[in-house]
Amino acid sequence: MPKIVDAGERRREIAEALWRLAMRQGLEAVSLSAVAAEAGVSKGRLQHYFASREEMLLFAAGHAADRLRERVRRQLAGQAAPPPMAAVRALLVALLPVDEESRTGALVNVAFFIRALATPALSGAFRQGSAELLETISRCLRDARQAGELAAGIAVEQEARVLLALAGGLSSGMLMGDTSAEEAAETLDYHLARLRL
Amino acid sequence: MPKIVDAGERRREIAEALWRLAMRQGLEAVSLSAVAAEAGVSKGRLQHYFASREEMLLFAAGHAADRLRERVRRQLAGQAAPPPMAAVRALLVALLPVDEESRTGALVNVAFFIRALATPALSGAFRQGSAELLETISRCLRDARQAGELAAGIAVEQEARVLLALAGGLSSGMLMGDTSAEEAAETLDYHLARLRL
DNA sequence: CATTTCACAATCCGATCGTATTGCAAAGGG
DNA sequence: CCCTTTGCAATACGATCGGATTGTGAAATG
Repeated sequence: MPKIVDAGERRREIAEALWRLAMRQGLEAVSLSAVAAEAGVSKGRLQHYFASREEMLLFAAGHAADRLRERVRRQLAGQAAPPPMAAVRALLVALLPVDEESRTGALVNVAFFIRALATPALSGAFRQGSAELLETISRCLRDARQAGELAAGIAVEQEARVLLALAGGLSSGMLMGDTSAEEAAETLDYHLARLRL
Repeated sequence: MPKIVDAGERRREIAEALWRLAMRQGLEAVSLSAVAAEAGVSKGRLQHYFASREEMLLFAAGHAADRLRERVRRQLAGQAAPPPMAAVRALLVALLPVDEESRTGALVNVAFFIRALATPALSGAFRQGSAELLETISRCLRDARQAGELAAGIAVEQEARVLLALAGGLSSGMLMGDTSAEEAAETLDYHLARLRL
């Protein structure tokens, strides 16, 4: 048998080149030749690892979702036994484009958003992702309630929706450049402070 | 002199056909021929009214922004002398994709978002739009404060940011289909209730 | 050492893209 | 009535697209 390469790794390399292109110029600019050039490989290689452009885009979106999940998990596992509201904050901050990696993730997310609206396979993944996030936020809020850190008027389910939407909206503002990371954190902390007793 | 037509009206017709295409298939699918077919006119007519595809896209984005501004204005002018917090609610609801027109607006907005990140002319318009909205929300909140409808812990500027981000996040959820109009209204009202005394 | 199989690279193909060019019908003003 | 100007339609053009096809070097098996 011939050369053995890690196909998953190669696909991921290609997907990340695709991200960089999508970030800079949008998904419209993601052609086979452009991705190949960005990755520094031949067009033939892309065709070897992906049956079509569509499959390549799908894989790139899935890979981005995996990375986001991993980032959230890392952020939550960061502190050993944090006060519950600190966990809520950490979780929400993980959703904001604060560094290079999360900015890439957020941009790729937005780039695929519209496409997802017309692509069942993608929209399912998006919906599942946000459902997972909503559940995680709810869980953290319930912990906070048990720890007595939550004000009386807070409804966990509703507040989780508010927080998820808030993080999404702040992300958009940050990507567009009309909100700095500091302002976003300030706004987030202002809101979180009002959840406490 | 020959036939006289309302050039602005023709451009708007074309822009709205472009929206319909962008909603269904994203901006990638917006080619001259596709827009011409959607509008039921010849490709030559598009070229007559727009110097390039780029200019056509720019005009379509601007036209969408105009419509949003007008919708917000209508919504605010709706009631003669509403209680200030009702004005805040009306304003935020105007940002949500609750009917066909606002859904179109929201979708077009998202479609142009990524493109705006790499297009100075567009990103300027986006930034100005959100600054205007932020100012309008702040003004409403100040009215509410003067009317004594606002709880003590509310900081007008910060809360305006929260509300704008919240509306943006809820819009995304509604577009993706994981939030119904009723759920979004519920979440919004839940949050607004916590702003009152 | 021959052979098979994988991992590409290179080239080709028809379709479609945005744009430029050309032609022409219709509608006032001279 | 002619002439100019506008509002398009039609077509031509080179570039680029996604995808198919073909060619080749390297490695493991027999």
